[in-house]
Amino acid sequence: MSDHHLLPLLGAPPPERRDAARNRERLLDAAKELVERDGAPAVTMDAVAHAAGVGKGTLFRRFESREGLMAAVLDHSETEWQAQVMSGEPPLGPGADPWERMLAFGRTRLETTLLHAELIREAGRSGARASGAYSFTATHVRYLLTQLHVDGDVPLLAVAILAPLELPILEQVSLDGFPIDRFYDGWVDLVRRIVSPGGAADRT
Amino acid sequence: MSDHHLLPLLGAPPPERRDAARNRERLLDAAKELVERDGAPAVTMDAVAHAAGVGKGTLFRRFESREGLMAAVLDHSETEWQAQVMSGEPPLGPGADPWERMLAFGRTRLETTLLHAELIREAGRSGARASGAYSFTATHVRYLLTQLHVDGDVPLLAVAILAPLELPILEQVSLDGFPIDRFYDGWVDLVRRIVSPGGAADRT
DNA sequence: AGGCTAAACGGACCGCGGTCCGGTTTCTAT
DNA sequence: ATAGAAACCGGACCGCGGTCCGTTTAGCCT
Repeated sequence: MSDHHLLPLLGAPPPERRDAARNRERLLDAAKELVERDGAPAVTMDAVAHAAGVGKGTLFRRFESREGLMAAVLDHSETEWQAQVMSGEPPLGPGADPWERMLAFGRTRLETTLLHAELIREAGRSGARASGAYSFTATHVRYLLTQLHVDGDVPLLAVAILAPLELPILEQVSLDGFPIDRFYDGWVDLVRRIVSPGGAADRT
Repeated sequence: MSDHHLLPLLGAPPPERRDAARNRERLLDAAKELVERDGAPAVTMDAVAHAAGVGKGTLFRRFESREGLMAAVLDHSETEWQAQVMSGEPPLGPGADPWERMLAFGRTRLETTLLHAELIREAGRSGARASGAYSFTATHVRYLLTQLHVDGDVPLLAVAILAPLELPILEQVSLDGFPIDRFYDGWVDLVRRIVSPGGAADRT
C-alpha cells in the first residue's frame, strides 16, 4: 500500500516542478520585453537566457527551439484578440448577425496578422500551426459559415477564406503593390461569392 | 575614337565575366546533385562550394544566401511545368476551353507544389516571391479568369484562387488530416463559386 | 605583347542556434 | 527528518550560415 496518489492526474503528464514553472515565467517575460524593445529578429537566445538569469539549456528545454519561443510570445499576444471574438462587443463578438461578424472577423484578423507580422515570421511553422492560433480561427469561420447556411464542404471553404489572410500571402500581395484597403474589399467580395452562390442578398 | 562598344548594352548591367558564369554553372549543378542525393535540408553551403571546387565566398556572391541558392534550384525545376502550361498538350496547355485549363492548372500546380515541397520550404521568401515562379502562376490565372468573363477585381480573385495552393496552407491543411483528393475537389468548388456568382452552368 | 583596372576568388573568421553532460535541486517514500 | 531518484540547471562545445579582405584573374586599351 504505497500507491495512493492524491489525484488521479487524469491523462495529464506529471506536472511541472516548481522551479521549472518559475523559470518558464521568467523566460517568457524576458522574451516579451526584448522582443518589444529590439524587435523580434534581433533577439538572440543567449540574450533571452541571460536576461532571465538562466542557462541556455534551460531555455531550450522549455521552448524546444527559437521558433517555439517566438510562438509562445505570439500566442500570448493573440489571446486578447481571441477573447474579443469569443466574448467581446457585438460587431466582432457574439450578438451581431453572422455576416456582420464575418466582416469584422476579416478586418480585425487582417490587422492582427499585420501587427504581429514580425513575430509570426520568426515563429515559422510553430507560429501558424500549433499554439492554437490557426485552429481557433478555422473553428470560428466554420461556425459562421454554418450560421450562414452555406452548403458544400464547410471545412474546406473555411480554409479558402482564411488562406488569403495568412502572412505569406499577405506579403506576396503587398509587394505586388496592392493597398491594404483594396485587399480587404477583395476579401469581402471573395466571401460574398463563397457564401451566396445562388445570390442571397446579404451585404453590409 | 575609343568608345566603340559593339552593342549599346541597352540598360543591361555589364555582363557576367566568363569565369563567373562558369562557376555559377558549376555551383548550380553541384547544388542540384546534392539536393537530389541527400535532400534539400541536409545540403550545406560548404558542401556545395566544395563539390563545385570553389570557395565559399564565390557561392555567396553568386546566390546571395542559402535561400537564394535553393530558389535557383527550384526555379530550374519549375521550368518544365511552366513550359507545359504555355505550350504543352491541350488540357493544361493552350487549346482547351478556359474552364478545362483552369482545372488542369489547379491539379498540376497542386502536384508540383507537393513534389517540390522540400525545396520550396528551404527557399523561404525567395522561393515564393522572386524567381518568377509565383508571378507566372498569377499572370496565368488572371488570363484564364478574363477568358471566363469573370467580373470583379480579377487580380485579387486570382490571389484568392492561388492562396490555397501555396505550400504553407497545404501543410496546415494536410496535418489537419484532409486527403489530397478531397482538397482538390474543394478547390474546384471554390473556383466554381468565384467564376459563376450568377450560376453559369460550367462544369467538368 | 604588355600593362592597367575592375571584378572575381577563396578561406580564415565571427555569431548564433542547438546539443550534451556533470553537478544541483525538488519531490516522495519511509 | 532523511535518503534516494527523477527532473532540472547551466555553460562549454559544435556546426552552419554569412562576412571580410588580401590575392588572383579576365577583359580592354595602346
